Amino acid sequence: MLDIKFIRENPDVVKENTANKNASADIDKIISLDQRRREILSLVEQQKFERNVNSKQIGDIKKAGGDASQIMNDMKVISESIKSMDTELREVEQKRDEELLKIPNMSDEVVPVGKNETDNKEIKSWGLVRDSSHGLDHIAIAKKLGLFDFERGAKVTGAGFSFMTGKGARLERALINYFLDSHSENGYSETIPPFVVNEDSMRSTGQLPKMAEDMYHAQIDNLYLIPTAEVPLTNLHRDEILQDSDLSIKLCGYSPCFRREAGSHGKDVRGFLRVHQFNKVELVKFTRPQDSAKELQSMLSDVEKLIQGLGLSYRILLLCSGDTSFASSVTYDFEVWAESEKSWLEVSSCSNFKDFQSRRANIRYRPKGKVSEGKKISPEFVHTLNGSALATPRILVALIEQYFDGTSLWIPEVLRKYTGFDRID
RNA sequence: GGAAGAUUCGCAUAAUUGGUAUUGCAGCAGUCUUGAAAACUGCCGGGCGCAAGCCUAUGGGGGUUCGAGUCCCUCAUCUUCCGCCA
Repeated sequence: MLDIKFIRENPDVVKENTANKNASADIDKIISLDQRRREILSLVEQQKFERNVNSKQIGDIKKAGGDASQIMNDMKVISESIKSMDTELREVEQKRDEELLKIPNMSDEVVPVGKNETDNKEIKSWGLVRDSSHGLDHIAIAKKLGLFDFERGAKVTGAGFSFMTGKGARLERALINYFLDSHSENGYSETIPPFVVNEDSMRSTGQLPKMAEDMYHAQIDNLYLIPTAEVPLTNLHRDEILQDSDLSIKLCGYSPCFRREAGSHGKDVRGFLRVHQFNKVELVKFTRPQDSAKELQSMLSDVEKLIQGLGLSYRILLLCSGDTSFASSVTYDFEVWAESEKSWLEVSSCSNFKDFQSRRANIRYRPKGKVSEGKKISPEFVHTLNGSALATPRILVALIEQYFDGTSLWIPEVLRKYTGFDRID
């Protein structure tokens, strides 16, 4: 959510940014609703002041044993008026916020303006982009080696769910351990969040109302299965005021992720390219505003080290305005090269949301600073960042295709202490 | 699932028959000091305002009332007990 004050003062900038992000929102409507809101607010506050003064007077009169019925009658009228104005105020606020939630975050100045993924800017690539020597894709290899069982996954649950079996399951667990251990070394605090969350949490990170169709929903308890650990991790500090000394907070968390992928049937559905349940380790940071740019860079290098450790070829993209998500100000994607698929697969997305999520989730901190002449320091919104580090399915696809030599799947060195074996055959 | 009790600032606490949220600790800024501690001064729930000041706030939502921490309804969470299940 953007600051209403900022919108009021820079309507044209907001309009242009909204268009560049392929979104639409009625900025003028918001401004006029906000103006109306402030008019009502000042009127109703005057009346409340009057009510408070008179109520106090009534108390004093009664305490002195006098008759206050005249004032009390007058007050009834004012109270009614306050009640109806409060109702109107709430209606106007609701309409304003409804529209306000449609405005995307302001793009960072480094973000190139563009329509879609073809306008993204490659800022780095590493490793060889080559074709596979064996010609088998990850599905064929996995079948041959018995790593996964897609058919029985479909029987037990449905399409898009699979069993990981034997050494395949072990490999999956090794990846997760490798990710988590690396993050702990880099100063992230390990967290295992709840895998289901309530409606408020989904709302504050922005999954609701827009993405309702894409989530699994347990109706009896009105709880949602998380599509990413970003949701519980960011909500961890919802409605809190943090201390300056607490920041930056760096969290890493493992969770399974559940996505209905409504409307995406027929697109990348083969094997592990697009599934309804997968494992991911997520990074989340809460920072002071002045630190967030630097923290995004360090997050990128934390993710990069993981991929390099696995020996996969990758590239880093700076997303253009049209491809950057609604809530993000600036996003970098990591893509790894899959030899048999002959394509780049997105394995991580690191974003700086600045104060967009924190305003919505009401996460603030108390800045350290000079207190001059008894003026208190107002809390400010923190900046939030998150990044996948990493999601396992597409890492597995690239890894299986690259490390298979025709008979054996060789395990990257960094994983061997977790798997306990050096190859699968 | 049922019963009883509880929820007030980061922590701890006070608030007559309903009369407008107290105090302590911690914290922050400053004075003093070579530096620190102590002591002292100011701030210390949130919002608006250049300011004076105003509004708001006692777990969430609603109600009664001129006025609600206090009375009523409802939901959430915690504690204890009972029941059920593993």
